[in-house]
Amino acid sequence: MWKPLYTNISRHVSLNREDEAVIESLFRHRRYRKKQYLLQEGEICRYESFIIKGCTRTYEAGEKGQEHILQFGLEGWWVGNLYSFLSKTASGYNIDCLEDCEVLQITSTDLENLYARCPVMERFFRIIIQNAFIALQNRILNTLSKPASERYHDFILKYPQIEQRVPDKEIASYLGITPQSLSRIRKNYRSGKLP
Amino acid sequence: MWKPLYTNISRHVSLNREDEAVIESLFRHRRYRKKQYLLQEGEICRYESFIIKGCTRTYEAGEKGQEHILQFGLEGWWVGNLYSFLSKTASGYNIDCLEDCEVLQITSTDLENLYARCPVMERFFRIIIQNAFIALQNRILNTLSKPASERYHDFILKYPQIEQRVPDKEIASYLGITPQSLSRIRKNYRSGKLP
DNA sequence: CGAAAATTTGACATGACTCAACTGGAGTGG
DNA sequence: CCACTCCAGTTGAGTCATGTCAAATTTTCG
Repeated sequence: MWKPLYTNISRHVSLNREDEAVIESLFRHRRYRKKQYLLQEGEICRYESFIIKGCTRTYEAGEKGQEHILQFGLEGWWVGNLYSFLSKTASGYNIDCLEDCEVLQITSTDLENLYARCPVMERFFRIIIQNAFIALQNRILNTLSKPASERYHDFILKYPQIEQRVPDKEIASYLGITPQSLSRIRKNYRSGKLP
Repeated sequence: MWKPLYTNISRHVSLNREDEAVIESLFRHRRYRKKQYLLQEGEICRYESFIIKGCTRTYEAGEKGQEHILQFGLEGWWVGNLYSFLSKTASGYNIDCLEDCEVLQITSTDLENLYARCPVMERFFRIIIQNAFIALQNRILNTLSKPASERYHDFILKYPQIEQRVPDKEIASYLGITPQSLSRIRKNYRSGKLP
């Protein structure tokens, strides 16, 4: 159960046996069913979650039923609403499961605890957030500079696993276009022309 | 000269005299002229810069001369290309000055040094990046869910100082629209209708 | 199997882009 | 100080990408 988390952490910092003991005392294991919320708009985000198994979506719900996907989550990713988690204010968006999920969760109090007892984890989370930040910058530049068709092709190249597992309409939402537009882009693609 | 930096840092963590001494030994002060590059595409980003005075833009140059602005920088902001800085790879974008600037800079080696000698600074940068990350998430949601006119109004509400100091065409580039479109949005706005 | 959801398609509307021309102010040199 | 240039900003006309609405079709799943 702890293996995937340690693998993830060891990519950036080294843990010793005591660190692992602390981690095992502060994270809790939890399962969620497909469609179940990890976090619902209006709630305070109580946990940052590390995905061991399954697939999540983080999205904002518009007035007219539109959903805007901020992020997908797969095995080895961290999900949560950092702002709500840190400031203890109501979350402006939802996180739910596109598949049955298994996660490891930590509360903000325990995370502070973890930083105090394993300073190396402060570094770990700085690096994780740094990488997420860099990825978001690239996503913004993409959105600014490329047409939808190109953003879609970039997406399937970058996240082939996601393209396999989530419905097209979710991907359309992530790209900021309608499912109809995505369908037309795919049609053009299949018929040879890539524009 | 060090005052603005300390003010910025103290918003998140506490510094003692020794920390300040270390900081003063690791950062260097530097001036740049209007239009001068802090970082040019293809170079490795050698410094993270804290702006004491002036205004910068961080942007990617497209093939046909378009420029896509990722970020503005004003007094009290940090600018640099984090990815290039950390990975020591060529930067994909430029940073230059919209006004004469004064900055405090640190190299990546010295930043590692700083983390080692003042562990509290590791926490400080984690928090800074966390906040930047959260701001970017909001920007993405805005881009996905709102038309250009609304993004423009949000922008002038959120960054009135920037709207005062930078030309409209730069703001258009930040919003991902053409200067012509922005001009029309402003025209509608002045004539009473906000659409 | 049958209902619900996802995807596709068509017809039409619209927001934003491109290209081009015009305006007005800032800076420069005679 | 004036004439000139340069560049940001504005405006108009036509085009294109994407959205909207509605319906047909396929897939998923109980």
